[in-house]
Amino acid sequence: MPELPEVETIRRVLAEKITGHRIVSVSVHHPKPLGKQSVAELKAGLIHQKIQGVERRAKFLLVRLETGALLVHLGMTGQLFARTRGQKNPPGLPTLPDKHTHLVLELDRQAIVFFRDIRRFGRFRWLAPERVAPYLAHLGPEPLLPEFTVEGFRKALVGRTASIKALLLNQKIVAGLGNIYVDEALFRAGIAPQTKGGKLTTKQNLRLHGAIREVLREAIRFRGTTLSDYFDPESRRGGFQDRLKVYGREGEPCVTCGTPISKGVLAQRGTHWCGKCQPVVRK
DNA sequence: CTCGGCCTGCTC
DNA sequence: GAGCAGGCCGAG
Repeated sequence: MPELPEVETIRRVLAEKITGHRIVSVSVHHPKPLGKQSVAELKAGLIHQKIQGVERRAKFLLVRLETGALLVHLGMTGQLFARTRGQKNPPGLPTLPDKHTHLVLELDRQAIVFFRDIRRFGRFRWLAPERVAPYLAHLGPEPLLPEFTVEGFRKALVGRTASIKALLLNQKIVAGLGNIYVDEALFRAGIAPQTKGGKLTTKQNLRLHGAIREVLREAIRFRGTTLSDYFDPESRRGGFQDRLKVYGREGEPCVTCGTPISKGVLAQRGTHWCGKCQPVVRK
């Protein structure tokens, strides 16, 4: 569910609310998100630790501790909520903790953090200091940092026969895009999602690089996209859903040319595009 | 590189 | 009951 803009929004809100607090108690209600880590190891890593800050790498969140970090990935339906003890539950949202709440962190000064994940595709675990970098080493460049260059992007696509849609979902090529923002970036760049990665022209490559950065920046500015499950740690919805140009707009007129938006399946994911603004070119 | 699997809940 | 959903991983 959450892609880079949503995770970045969560990071900002969470950092503001929990930095400087100390973890007082840890309770795990479902061990699946821990993977191979034991509940005991998680608890030992977190307990009594003071939170130094919250960072993001691709769609991962890193809650930095005095020693090591709590790593969180939200998968499709993961949510993080920061509340104060006794805080009234926002209307329309479940009372926490509910049956989908898998981790509860009680902090000092009455703060509480809940990790909730209906489908349980998400994960959380404690990482020792020396394991943080290796854990994230498989990820490609951060699209909003200077390390994401046009030249590097071009090289990553050379000779690739998979569709550009599949390649943009690959976190090793560029880190942080998901199904929504891939479709939106390809629309903005005027490139059909079916295009083979290695077939992009120099010009398309440049446009796509720019479009990726632009759509992500804009989506962060609007605090992400809420289709159904996404809420920030203060239970607020995002605002970018009203600005999507192709995602979820099958059959509706293209904002540029009026042609009905197409939908198909590519890289096993629902894919949306404008057949006229994103012509399939072969070269 | 592509596919199936992991999960639950919602909409046909 | 089937199909679909914002992600990722491992198998072949």
